[in-house]
Amino acid sequence: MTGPSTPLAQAPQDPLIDGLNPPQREAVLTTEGPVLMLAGAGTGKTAALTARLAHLIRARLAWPSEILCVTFTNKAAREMRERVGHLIGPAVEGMPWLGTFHSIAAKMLRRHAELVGLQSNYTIIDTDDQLRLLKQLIQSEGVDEKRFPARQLAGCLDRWKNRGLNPDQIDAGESEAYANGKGQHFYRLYQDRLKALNACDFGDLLLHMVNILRDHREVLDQYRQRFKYVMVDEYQDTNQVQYLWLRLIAQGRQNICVVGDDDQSIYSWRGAEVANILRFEKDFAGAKVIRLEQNYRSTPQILAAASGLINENSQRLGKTLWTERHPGDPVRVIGVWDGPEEARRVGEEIERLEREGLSLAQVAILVRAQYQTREFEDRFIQIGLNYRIVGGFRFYERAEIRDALAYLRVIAQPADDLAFERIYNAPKRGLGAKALEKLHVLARRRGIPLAAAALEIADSDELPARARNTFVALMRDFGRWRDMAGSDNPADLLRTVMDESGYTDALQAEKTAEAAGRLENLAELARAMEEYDTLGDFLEHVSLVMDNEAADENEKVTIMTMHGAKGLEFDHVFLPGWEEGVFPSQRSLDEGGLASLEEERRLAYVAITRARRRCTILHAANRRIYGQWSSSIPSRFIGELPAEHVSQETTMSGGASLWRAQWSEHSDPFAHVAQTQPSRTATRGPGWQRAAQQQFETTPRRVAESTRSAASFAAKPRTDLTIGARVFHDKFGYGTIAAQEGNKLEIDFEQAGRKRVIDSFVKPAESV
DNA sequence: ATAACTCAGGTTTTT
DNA sequence: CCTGAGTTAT
Repeated sequence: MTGPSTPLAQAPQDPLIDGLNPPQREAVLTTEGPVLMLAGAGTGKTAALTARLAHLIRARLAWPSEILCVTFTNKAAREMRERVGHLIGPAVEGMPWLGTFHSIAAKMLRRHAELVGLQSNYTIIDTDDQLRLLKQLIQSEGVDEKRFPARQLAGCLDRWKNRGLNPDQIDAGESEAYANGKGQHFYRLYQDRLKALNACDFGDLLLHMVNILRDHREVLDQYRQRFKYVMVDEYQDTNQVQYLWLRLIAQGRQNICVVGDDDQSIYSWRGAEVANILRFEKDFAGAKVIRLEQNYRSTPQILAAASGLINENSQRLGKTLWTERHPGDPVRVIGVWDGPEEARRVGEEIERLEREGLSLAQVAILVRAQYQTREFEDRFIQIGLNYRIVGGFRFYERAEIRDALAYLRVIAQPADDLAFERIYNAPKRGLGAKALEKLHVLARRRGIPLAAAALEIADSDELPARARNTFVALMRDFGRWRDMAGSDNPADLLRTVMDESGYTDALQAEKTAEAAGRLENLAELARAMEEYDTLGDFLEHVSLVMDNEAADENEKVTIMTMHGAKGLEFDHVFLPGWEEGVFPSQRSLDEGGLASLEEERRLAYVAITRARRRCTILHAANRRIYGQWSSSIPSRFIGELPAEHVSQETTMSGGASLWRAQWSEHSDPFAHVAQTQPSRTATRGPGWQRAAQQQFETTPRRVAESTRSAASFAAKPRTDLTIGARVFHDKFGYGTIAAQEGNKLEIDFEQAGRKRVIDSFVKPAESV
């Protein structure tokens, strides 16, 4: 592949190749045959993948439309499109097959929907719809939803679909996973119901396509013919069904290039199988394995600490990362007394960085679980430090957005009962549960969708005349909107629907800040629709592609989970909560044993390698979890960091007894807790007890500072805050104190409603 | 049909 | 401890 006539010959001045190191270059130029790119953290894997894609197109080895390039997230797909665009210009526009597994599968499925009993305008339902549907099925089968929650069933279905299993492939043992062996039965029912609704869930997108490719040779050949090259990002995250799908397509030409890092596999709990990357060489004989090991991100100290840690894992393909950067600072490990002190300490460190002129956008706090973000949020509000919490609600998960989409879905696809159920009485039209019930009966008897039944019920003597008329009027509206959908653009259609349905009026009538926000969201939805030509285009985009990128990343500290941080990097990274039970997570350990521990360790590896310049790990000796105080010992991962690359800020001496002695004499932070909670460990799982029995290994050096933190426990009511006083809160705005209990206040906020807050978070309104 | 109540459950999350 | 869902009371 490196002869004079190949593109390598033109390399010297080639911006596409010049910036790459030798292994990256090899990955780019090895276009034929299977390639496994093992790319460690920060080794420029995206650069290599992007360059390879650009190279294929530029060297005329394939047209853009002949390359299948799959990512996991929309963000990754977008970034790749953008970067390829920089390299080869607008030709990237013609890359219809660059996208996520789901969006590409959905696109294929539209073309072959009839082969699995769907129409090409099928609806993609989300987990919310799925859950509602399952609840209906569970109820109609007379199964107690309390004992066998729909969530559990949804979990089973998800796992089965991830593994590529169809209903008839569920054996008795698997079937046991739900309602004493009814798992398979419900899987069948659910699939039948989806088909009747002309709908499928996320898992179906891939499963249907695998079934189609497996059962219809001509379809498979068509895709094998089309895709001259296949590329896959984050291959360690692929699940079974994604793997089957890829293998079916790629085994024709064998030109498949996958990129991944087994050490960064942190999603096995949602079906990802590291085994896929481990057996790649077996499935694709003669695969060339290329290791990217030069790290461009972190300092040697950070890299060494992370490498030492991940070395504790047994199941690895093995890589040795190296870097040419300056040594930098060792990883800092800081022991603190409790959670609040941890937040204070991190806040202080960040303020210092800020004073040194560092941008807050380059600082991140990465936590194991979402609940840990709260203590930082509380603290940062108090000291006025700008932060943003990534994760949580998405735009299209909000109620008003889902309502609007439900209207559009009924317009686009009258058989979509789930959407109909959502909006038949939103806004309130005086139709209640009994009206829906009658409608269901009629629909089932006639074998028609709810929307059709709503029309027919007019001719029956079911329901009061008023309800029947309401249904008819609603269906007349829908008829009109459906006509519009053909001619008008989707954005205008939405605005019309929201106005004519009375939805907008209902929100305006509320006159609350919240309602105003909802109206604003709807306006934004309409704006987002402007760029789509058809309603169908938009609906697919919304269910698969729309995410709410937090727009402003300026001068704010980022607080997010370690999972969420994969693929990102920051100059300074803070990793709080490194305690047994928190990280590694007790729950994870209880459920998955050693395999889970290794996954937690990979997560630790991912977390540390996010840092470019400095990484600070914290652990607290005491933490309150679910309202219970509990002492904790440092995470085993701290002990696994190579000592020569770590600086400890708490000294190891004295042990727990000394620490306890310091405390029990004066202000026991548990004193007020102990009254109501006689046994601190009583509700803890076995792991917690185990952890609690072990001795502290660290003792704080600065006892004075710890004292200050504990002092906050013994809260004294403030005298300047009395009931009826007008106050200001950084997060909730202005409000009036409604009740006071110790240092806790109940405040009626003008915008946010009634909240309970700690008095130190508010100040008298006149002082603002 | 809203408000007050009880009760379980409480990692990680994309699509 | 706190939140959300589901249920009951007004």
